[in-house]
Amino acid sequence: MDKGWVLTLDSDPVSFFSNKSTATTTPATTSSSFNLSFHRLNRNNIMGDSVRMFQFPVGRDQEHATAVPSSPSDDHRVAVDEVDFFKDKPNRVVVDDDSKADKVNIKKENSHGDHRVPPRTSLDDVNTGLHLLIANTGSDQSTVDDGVSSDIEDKRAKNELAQLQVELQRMNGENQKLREMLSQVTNNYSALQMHLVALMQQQQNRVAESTQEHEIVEAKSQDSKHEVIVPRQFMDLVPSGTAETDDLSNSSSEDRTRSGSPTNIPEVASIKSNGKSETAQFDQDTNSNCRDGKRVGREESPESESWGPNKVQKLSPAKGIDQATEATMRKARVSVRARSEAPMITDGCQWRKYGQKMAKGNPCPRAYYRCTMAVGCPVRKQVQRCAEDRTVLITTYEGNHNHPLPPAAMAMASTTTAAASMLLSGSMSSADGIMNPNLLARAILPCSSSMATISASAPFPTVTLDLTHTPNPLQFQRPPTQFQVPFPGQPQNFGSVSNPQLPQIFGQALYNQSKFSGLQLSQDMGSSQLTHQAPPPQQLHQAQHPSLADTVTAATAAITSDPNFTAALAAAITSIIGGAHQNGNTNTNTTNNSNANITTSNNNSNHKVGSFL
DNA sequence: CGCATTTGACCAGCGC
DNA sequence: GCGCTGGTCAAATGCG
Repeated sequence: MDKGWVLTLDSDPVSFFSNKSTATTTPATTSSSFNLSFHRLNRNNIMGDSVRMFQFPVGRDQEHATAVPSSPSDDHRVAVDEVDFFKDKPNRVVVDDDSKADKVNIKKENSHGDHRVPPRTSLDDVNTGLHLLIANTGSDQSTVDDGVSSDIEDKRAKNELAQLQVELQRMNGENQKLREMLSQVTNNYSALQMHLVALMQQQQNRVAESTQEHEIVEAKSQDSKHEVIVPRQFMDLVPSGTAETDDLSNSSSEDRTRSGSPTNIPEVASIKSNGKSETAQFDQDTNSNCRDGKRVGREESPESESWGPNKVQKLSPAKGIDQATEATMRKARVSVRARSEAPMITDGCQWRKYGQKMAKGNPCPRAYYRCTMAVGCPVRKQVQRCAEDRTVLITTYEGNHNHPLPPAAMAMASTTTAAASMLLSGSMSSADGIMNPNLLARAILPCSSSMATISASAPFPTVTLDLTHTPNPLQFQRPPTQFQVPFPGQPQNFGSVSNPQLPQIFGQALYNQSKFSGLQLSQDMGSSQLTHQAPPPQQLHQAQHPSLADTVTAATAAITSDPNFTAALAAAITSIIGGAHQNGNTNTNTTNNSNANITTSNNNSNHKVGSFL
């Protein structure tokens, strides 16, 4: 709620004040200003006005949100108790006067209701939300300060509540719109993908004269060079990567097909090159489980056991991932390098330290953590400081959460999951390394230009997001005590973000951007996130005037923050990558300016496959 | 007392 | 086969 208000307040201070001052005589300037002022009015009204007022606004707001012009009659109603409106004025006595003025404003706005809000596109709504969010605080305070009489307070509370409800409804509406858009996009994508596959298949048939329906990928790889020689490991991994959203049917190994079944060590054994180790791993885990079922975050075995039967995964994006998939997914790692004085970054998840080792060549010990948010969650992470630069904290994530995540953790989890999926998929299609990395990097951090390194070096393919690189250092200078997460060239929210924890930064960005889109306010975002990640107003300040590119990027990030979308995204990217693999095409159309250099390495030899700005 | 952390021991993979 | 290293286990310990 606060957000919403914040948003509204922020919208356009200037216009607001102007309205206020010129209340009666000055017509609202722009639609946007109108909008803002309107919201503000509502809010203010809340304070001084009776509930009835709000009833009206509510409906209106929604309509408003939907770009439905209001009828004059409505305007009329609004005019009714607008008195307290700007009660924010210091003098209580004066309230009436102010109220008059405010009333006038309200009337104006309402009366202008017809034109006050031109039909808006969803994007417009989004923008509005963003702005609103940002600017709010200052004005908000001013208004709030005044409440003197309990009566008025009560009314205010009611009004505010009503207002919030209105806002909530509006947000829901927007959210729904966006969801629809998303689903539509997804559908379109699917259609296109299918079409593409069909075309490719036809082409394959023509060229090779052999129809390999399923094997399109292989055919593709054959067409392109052998360079593709991909470690079996990765080949196997690929399915797993896609497994999150896609059917396992694609998997090369039959073993994988068995999804959802309880722990199956034999499945694990099916894993290729690493099969041995994995098998051993699982065996060990299993044994350990048998040994002590006490521990919470045990190994995969327990989880798998719990997963299979319980289908806990239903909540996780990796629904239906079988043990093998899990194992493979677990291999994929996402490493985040960021400057931090803190011993560990806070990513919204609960971690339990289960080990610490001195790594070779690094005086700093490496700490091992496992996710304890759910029993059997396979996600683990390693935290270690960079030997060269102790200020750099390297956090390596491994595995996918098998449980619902709090909003605060969603961003990082989504990031790691998507990265892992893409990495696995990308590894398979090494032929088009350039493209995959791009997709990967951009998908991971659509808004950032941080360094993204894909390392397929054994034993585990790893995506490294190097947030310590600062192409534009000036933009990201921060106190050493703070978590430094330079998102070079990051035009949007990141630029101003100073959250202490890196993961939160991810989340923050997504969160802010999501706000931008107005999606999460009502539904997706839990209160925890709201409180947890809500940045200081000043931090958001820079985001007040996002450019179009920023807007697009922000929207992308916001969408990405949606768990559902994450799954879709993973599938989409995986498919794209797979398709690219087949095509050898590069499919990069994201909006961000990325400085990320992407490197891939196989067999411990790194070679830069592509870079982009 | 329960939980989380610490820390030495154990295991497996890999290179020589 | 041996040693090194990474990763994990689990008893011991500390903390609230």
